[in-house]
Amino acid sequence: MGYGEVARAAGFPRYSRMVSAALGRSPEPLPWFRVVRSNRTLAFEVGSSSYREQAQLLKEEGVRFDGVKIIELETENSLDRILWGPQD
DNA sequence: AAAATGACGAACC
DNA sequence: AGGTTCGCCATTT
Repeated sequence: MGYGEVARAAGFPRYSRMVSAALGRSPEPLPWFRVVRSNRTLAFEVGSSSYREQAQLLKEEGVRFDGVKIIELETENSLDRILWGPQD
C-alpha cells in the first residue's frame, strides 16, 4: 500500500499527504512501516535512521527487497486488511 | 491573511 | 532515466 492508495481506499482520493501526516502523528502504534511510496521504495531518505528502522521492521514481516526497491509489500497482514479487514 | 511545509504523487521537461 | 515543477490540503509559521 502506498499513501495515495490508502487515501483512496479510505474515500479521500487526494489526501496522500494527510495519510502520512496522520501516521506520523497518531499516538497509537499503527503499522506505519507498511505504507511506502508509490514507486515502491521506502518512505524515507535512504540511509536515514527512519529508513533503516522501516527496512528492519518490514524484513521482520517477511517483505523482501531488491536493493532499495520492494519486491512485494502485500503480506497476509497488509495495512488495508488490518484497517478495514476482509469487509465481508 | 499570506506563505511555507510535508513519511505524496503525477506531470513535465 | 533523472531532475524540476505543479497539484494536493491540513498545519504551522
